[in-house]
Amino acid sequence: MSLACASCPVRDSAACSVLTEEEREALSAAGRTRVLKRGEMLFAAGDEDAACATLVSGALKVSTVDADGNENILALVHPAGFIGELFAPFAHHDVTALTESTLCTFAKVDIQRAVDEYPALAKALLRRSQEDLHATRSLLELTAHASAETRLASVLHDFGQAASQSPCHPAKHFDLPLTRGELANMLGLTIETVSRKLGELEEAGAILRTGKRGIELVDPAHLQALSARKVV
Amino acid sequence: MSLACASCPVRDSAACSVLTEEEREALSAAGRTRVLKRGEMLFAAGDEDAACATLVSGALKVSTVDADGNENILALVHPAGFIGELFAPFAHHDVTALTESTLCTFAKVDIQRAVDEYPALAKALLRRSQEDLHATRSLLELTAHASAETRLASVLHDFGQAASQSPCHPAKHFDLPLTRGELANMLGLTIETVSRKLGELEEAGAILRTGKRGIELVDPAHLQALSARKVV
DNA sequence: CGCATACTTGACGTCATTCAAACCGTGTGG
DNA sequence: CCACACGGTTTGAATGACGTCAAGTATGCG
Repeated sequence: MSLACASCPVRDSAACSVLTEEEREALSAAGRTRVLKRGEMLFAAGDEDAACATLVSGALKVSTVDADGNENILALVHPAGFIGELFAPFAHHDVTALTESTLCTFAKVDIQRAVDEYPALAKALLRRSQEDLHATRSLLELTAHASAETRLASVLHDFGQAASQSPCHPAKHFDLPLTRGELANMLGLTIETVSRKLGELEEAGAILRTGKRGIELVDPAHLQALSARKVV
Repeated sequence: MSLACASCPVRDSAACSVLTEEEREALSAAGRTRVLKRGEMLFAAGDEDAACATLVSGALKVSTVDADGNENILALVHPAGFIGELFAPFAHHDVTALTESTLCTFAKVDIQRAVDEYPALAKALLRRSQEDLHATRSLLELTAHASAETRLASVLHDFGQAASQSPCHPAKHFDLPLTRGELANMLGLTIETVSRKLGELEEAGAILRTGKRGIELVDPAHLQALSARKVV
């Protein structure tokens, strides 16, 4: 299946948006769109021919499994995000779909060639990489020094922002893309702690849980206040 | 003071190593070397005109201070490392010298121009950025899921590697570039816990503390075994 | 010599984990 | 249609690892 850049929802925000029409067309000839169902992997740690990809819709997680077989979620990927370690001989992490996701995939060599051929693409990928770095450091700051309650409040606030169209106000209602277990894992907590703290946040009137995954932000300001609070 | 690329100790490993002699010379004309003493900052979070730099020798820390004034160390920078957020209008983090450090600094605009002019530089910076991302994710994995003992063992092991010339064997003896407080902060622990766990590692015969900062790796295999161990 | 700064050590408290059991929505088969 | 099993989730009680508070010990500098 060939790529349909013309109707691509992230055509103006993905890395390839910096290319000219012609360049984009040439690149798209090398790629193919792919749909992953929840739980399907784009590639696994250790894969030598790990693909590169731009996420068009859905959500992915980046994770490792440690020596004892425990998963370890390191990052989430949102639409327009780019996945791919261009300079590593093999993938360091697993990349898995959290929800049904459509991607625009490329063989690593094709992206490497494109980076050499289109300097603007290299610059765009550099920008994305620095944004990823910043996001990872924010999560690091959270897990290293914040209380369980703060970690949850912060992540809920972020999800609200991500689910919203407008950058200023978070969406009032959204579905968590993660199970409790995944949420706990990503924040360095346990399922039980996540469940309890969500209960407390609901108790306090900050949020409302609807069904398993639904979250309503009743008092975003309260969440934001908690996010800002350090661990005592 | 102008740059002395010819005798630069990281001339073959820093980002600028991908440039031709001529290009490098042109770039060096825009930069200047700078020496920071321990505690001096290259720039602070919020600075609009934050410099970019390649670290020539010494060590830096990347940190934030949260709403309550607590420092939060997010990363270390080793020689040949590159510092600079090319696409952010202002710096997100503080960058401070841990030891006396010499850097090769550039105005942000000059690096931006160089990135546009020399595609190889953009590619080199992309590579460094992805390496930084990987390092940050490793630290995230550590702080999110590992016990205090494992965090310390892992970081000691890493410091041993960094202090060594050969990539296969760690240095047997080195000085910590961080105070106990900085070490604790970076690992999401307290000074007391770090001190205690170091004591236990010494007790167990894995390391030997000499003076305040000196560390001798008596049993690197023991450290490595601990590093691999998950939090139960 | 004396103060400052960093580090170590101990006693105690707390927050998150662990272990265990119950709950709930969903799909399956009788 | 109901019984039942199963994955994800919630809730409770007890444990434990790390944090907090508070002394006490180097090490270095004026």
